[in-house]
Amino acid sequence: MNDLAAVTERIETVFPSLSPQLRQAARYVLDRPDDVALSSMRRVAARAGVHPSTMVRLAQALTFPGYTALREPFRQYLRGERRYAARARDLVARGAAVETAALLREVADLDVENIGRTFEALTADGFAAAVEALYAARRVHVVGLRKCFPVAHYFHYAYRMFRDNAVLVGTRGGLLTDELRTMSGGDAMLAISFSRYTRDTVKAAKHAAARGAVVIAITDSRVSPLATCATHVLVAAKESPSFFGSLVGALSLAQALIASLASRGGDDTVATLGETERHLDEFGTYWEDAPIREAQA
Amino acid sequence: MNDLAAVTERIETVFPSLSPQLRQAARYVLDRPDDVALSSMRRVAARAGVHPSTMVRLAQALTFPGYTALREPFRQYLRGERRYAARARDLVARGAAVETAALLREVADLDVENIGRTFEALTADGFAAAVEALYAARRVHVVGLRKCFPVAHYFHYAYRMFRDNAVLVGTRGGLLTDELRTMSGGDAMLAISFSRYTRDTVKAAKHAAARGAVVIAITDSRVSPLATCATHVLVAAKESPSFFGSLVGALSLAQALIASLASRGGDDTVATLGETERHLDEFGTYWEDAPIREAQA
DNA sequence: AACGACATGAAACAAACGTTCCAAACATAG
DNA sequence: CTATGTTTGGAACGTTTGTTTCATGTCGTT
Repeated sequence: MNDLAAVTERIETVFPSLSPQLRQAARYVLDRPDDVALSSMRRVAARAGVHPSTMVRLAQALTFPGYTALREPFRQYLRGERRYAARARDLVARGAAVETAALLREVADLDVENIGRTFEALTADGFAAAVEALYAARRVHVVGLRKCFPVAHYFHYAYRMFRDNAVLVGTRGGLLTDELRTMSGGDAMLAISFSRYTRDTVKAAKHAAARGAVVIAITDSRVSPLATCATHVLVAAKESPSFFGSLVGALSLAQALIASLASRGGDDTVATLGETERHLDEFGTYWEDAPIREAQA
Repeated sequence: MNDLAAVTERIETVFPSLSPQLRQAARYVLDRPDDVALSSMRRVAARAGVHPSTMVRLAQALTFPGYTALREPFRQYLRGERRYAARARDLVARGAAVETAALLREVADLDVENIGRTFEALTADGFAAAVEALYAARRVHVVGLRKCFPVAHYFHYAYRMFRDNAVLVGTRGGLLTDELRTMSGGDAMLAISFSRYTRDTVKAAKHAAARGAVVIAITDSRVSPLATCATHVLVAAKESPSFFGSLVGALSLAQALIASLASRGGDDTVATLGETERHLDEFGTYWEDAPIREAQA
């Protein structure tokens, strides 16, 4: 409960009981919170027209141990006020599971942050341009190997439910170059790769770019080897407590691409999706619940 | 024209001509601009995994006189950022992209909620028990078909990096029953399936349960056909604006399982991971950065 | 007028800061 | 192999930081 709102409220409460100098300091702090967050105490004091000591005294008057502590909430706020609060907080654990609970909390927090950061780094225009490129492409090649394969597979599978011009590269057991031989100008490639970039993915993307295809990259940095040869770059955050980067950001991006492509397609998409579903039903793909029977106690 | 955009652009331009350490520093700076603005250089350097001097060198490589000068635009950015739009940030869009922006916001919000709900529904004890079951198993069979395949593939791939007793079911082209014939008491199965449950996945899980194996299910409800035959049930939220449920919750769960299993394994895991990495390196799996070249004006 | 209580500013402090310099480690070319 | 030029980390530098200490100033009370 040490957020900015709590601090400003506390200042307002205490204000009447403050000395003139302290009031002047307090007033400035309320007035220019970003200055408090970003400048040194001495500078803030100077701008507030107050002696440095006064700032420390103000902090102590607010029951902070010192000015450094007072400033912290202001910095946290500027950091993005932790827009998305993870809700895995109330994981209660007994005995041996306390470590597990801590890990779970960390995973949840980081993945929430990953999604936040991923979509923050996005511009709607850039994303829309990537969607447009995919939509206009004659064929869409999807490349994602090793740990990025799940993302590639998801995209390909979902895409195939409403359009049939996608190719998932790298699953046929052959060399990538063989599968990419037919690429040309009107095509697009969605390439997915993260740090310790898989060589073949990068090579495939470079090949596609050389062939004149539009390359859309989902990667972890604007300066990744994949980004340098891509037309559209989508950066996904991948923070993780384990040895393996989190794929959640990348997957969420891929899902957004699919959602956007589907809505872009309009009624045709809806019709195709209906057909696909009916088709799967006919082949008995899905589980059917057993007939109703007495529920057991 | 010394704003953040200009600086990041400059970084991207110069990036190829930087040394490995400088690249790592540059990458972090691009990644976490708020951190640059709000933390001290030494802290930023530490978090970037780089020597303090390197940060100064990076600044100089960007033609700044020193790190202090490099940091200034980052601070200015954070000031201006907050003054105008509190939180709408970059997702403001012009013309045609305005719908896209709305969709992106929705996707981001829902996926954040998915993770929150997924981990909220978890008990640390239940999760720890599932981990224990996987850890103790003689062999681990992983089943996930269709849209759930990415999650299954992720788990199998990550698991294989530190243990070798996992089998990814359903990729060999044959019938599932063939692949599951050898299952028995000491085994475990991780089964993943969501509404419109794929018939084969459910059948596989039931088969495993009948054989006396421990079944861990990642599914969307405590009363899904998968849950009814599973020993441990992990429920994932899957809200999504599109026709396709979101896999983010399920994936995050799978990642948590991997993280937990890896830490459970202790030093052995660390050793195996090191070996695996070395092995992959030797085979030239990963992309190696191009040698440093002159940055273009 | 004299006192005590409090507010204020100056000066001094250690700690942390950004920065510089140097030597080892590394790679590259002859 | 040596010679040469980078790249890197360590140690020290002078500054600036937040903080503390103390002397001075101000006010209301008796």
